[in-house]
Amino acid sequence: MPADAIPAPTFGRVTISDVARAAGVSVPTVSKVVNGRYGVAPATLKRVMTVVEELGYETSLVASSLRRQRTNVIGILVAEFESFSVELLKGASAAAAEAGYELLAYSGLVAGNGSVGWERRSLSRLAGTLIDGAVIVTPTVLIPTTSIPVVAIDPHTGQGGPATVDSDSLGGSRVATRHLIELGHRRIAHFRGRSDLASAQLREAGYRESLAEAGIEFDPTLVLDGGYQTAQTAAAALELLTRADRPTAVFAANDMSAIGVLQAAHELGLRVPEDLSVIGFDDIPEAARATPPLTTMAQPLHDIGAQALRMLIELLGGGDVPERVHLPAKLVVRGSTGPVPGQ
Amino acid sequence: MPADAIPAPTFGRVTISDVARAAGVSVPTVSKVVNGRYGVAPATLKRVMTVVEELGYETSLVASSLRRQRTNVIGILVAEFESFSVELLKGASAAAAEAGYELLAYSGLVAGNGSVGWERRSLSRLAGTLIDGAVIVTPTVLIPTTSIPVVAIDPHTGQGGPATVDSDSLGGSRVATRHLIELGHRRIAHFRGRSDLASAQLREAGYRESLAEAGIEFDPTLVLDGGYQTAQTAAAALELLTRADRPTAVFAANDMSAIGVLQAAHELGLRVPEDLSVIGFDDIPEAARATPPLTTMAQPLHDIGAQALRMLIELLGGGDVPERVHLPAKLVVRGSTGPVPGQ
DNA sequence: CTGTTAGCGCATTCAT
DNA sequence: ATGAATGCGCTAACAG
Repeated sequence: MPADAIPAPTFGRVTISDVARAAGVSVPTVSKVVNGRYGVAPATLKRVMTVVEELGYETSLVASSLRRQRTNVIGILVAEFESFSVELLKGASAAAAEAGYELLAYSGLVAGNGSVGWERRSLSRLAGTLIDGAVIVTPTVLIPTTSIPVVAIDPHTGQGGPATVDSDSLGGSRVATRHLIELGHRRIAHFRGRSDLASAQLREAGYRESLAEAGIEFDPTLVLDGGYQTAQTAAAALELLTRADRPTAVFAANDMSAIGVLQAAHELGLRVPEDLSVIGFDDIPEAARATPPLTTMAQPLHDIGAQALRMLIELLGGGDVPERVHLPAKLVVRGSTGPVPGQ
Repeated sequence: MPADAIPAPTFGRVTISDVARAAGVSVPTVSKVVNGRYGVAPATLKRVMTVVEELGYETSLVASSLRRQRTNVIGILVAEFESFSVELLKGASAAAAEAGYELLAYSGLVAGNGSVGWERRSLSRLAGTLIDGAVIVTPTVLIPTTSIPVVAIDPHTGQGGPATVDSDSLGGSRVATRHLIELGHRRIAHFRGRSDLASAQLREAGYRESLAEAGIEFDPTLVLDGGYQTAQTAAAALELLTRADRPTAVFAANDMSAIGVLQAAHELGLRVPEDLSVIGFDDIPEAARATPPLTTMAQPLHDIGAQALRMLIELLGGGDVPERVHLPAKLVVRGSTGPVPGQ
């Protein structure tokens, strides 16, 4: 470490004027150097570069974004960083790095109430200045026409709105239900997801279609709300599984719910899959780690994240993208499903 | 949808002046209303609020952060969103939500070369304005004294610098190596991690200590560089495992490396754990999904992320925090380790 | 109670 | 080739 290398800046962050002062030039000159604009004498250029190096100056994303139109930063807006959103993030990160974009994942404060509208708030706070475009994960309300391109992942129900990417919830849930039917189950319960998301409605529809296809009469008392959440599902499952006519199998709308069912079964002393088969949807990391490992419909979460990002980049370049992209879901059989008890 | 509800704003983002114009007041007045300051007539307040609602206005994070000193946003700086960083993120997110902070996870562009210095660049770009404090994940260079509080997770080697959180790499690697020794192994190889990270050096040290403790002579040809990466480790393992005197067990410095060893073994037709035992470190989600499921030293990644965030919040409040926090690592035995062949 | 003035850090005219 | 002036959206301090 050199003895007296760096003339300590005022204190705190090094700003462009610190550099200008130290190099004996004006602020605009430094700006030109840093941004590689023409019109700077070689000697000046070199001197400024040296000072920039010494002081460790980097342009403030905030300040420059306020002036410039593009920041080269893409935003991913989530309600919360949990298993699902974070898997998408990994895929998006790879795609962003490949395309030379920086990634800013943002989780705003969810308002006390039903957390509805977080996506609008987050988008408003970041759009127009900080980020060039946004990927929004499971938006629950209609995204208003915005100043920046937006791609949604697994969005709310309803048409219109931005381009979306998701997996084939309808087909996937048909396969999931059929898997249980093929194991001999006929009393199959379903835990619905969040009713404000299209995926939840499609998964229930697929469940009903597969039942119908197999000639199994639909029993409305076997369909309960799980809200895509472990705790809520566990509570409801406790009640369901103590009924005299309890089901022999459960199709949960996502893995978090399925894990809730597993918890309830464990609490009641029911063995899975001997006494009860359980299948989920998503294949988040927790699915493989559950006891027993969860059979589930795997969504290609990495690919979905990457695809959404690539579409956004296409939009940023002025290109066109398909309105709806559905990626296939795949059955992954693990240890939580088996033949009907007593067969 | 009401017919002619909203007077379309100029176009693009709705700014504070759009609101001011529509409400017939000055810009600062809107600012006061939005920020809940006193000194606004009830009638004006109501009118402004209505317009804000109609136009869907939200203050720009960028602009307000430039003026204000605190943004209520905490930054998490990572080189890339991958399994490790993303697990930390989940824990941090929970802690942030609990404390009422918003989270901004940022992955800048890694410079072409060795990606050294990304943390300094990211920090400079965000600090001072956008974020109140930062958690930096596996920084590889010394973080200069900055204007904002910083906590590092699993940092580079060397002293000084910000407060850090990590898990007990030394003790953990002792346990890992001992596990292999107890299974009867004596020829145990080690894949080192990135030499610029303290955790990698400690893991190698623990390995050597456990060997010494068991009276096993240290063989330098059994220690190779894996760089914490799957591909690099797989390539090196291919060579190692075709030697005549190949080891019967491998301790990889992290799970990504261990998975590389698994790949190489598979490619060579070696059965795990019958022909070769493999143990990793971290317990990222991929560990449980590997074939066979990977025995590993589990780091409490959620807790580490949450702990770092809580320490940062303490610092933001002007409090003191310990210089170094080590959380325990725990042996998780899965299917990739077994007794020595032929015992 | 409200509007005017100033300035956060930077990039962009336009002069010189 | 360089510097002075201007404004991005917003808020703090003051003036009216």
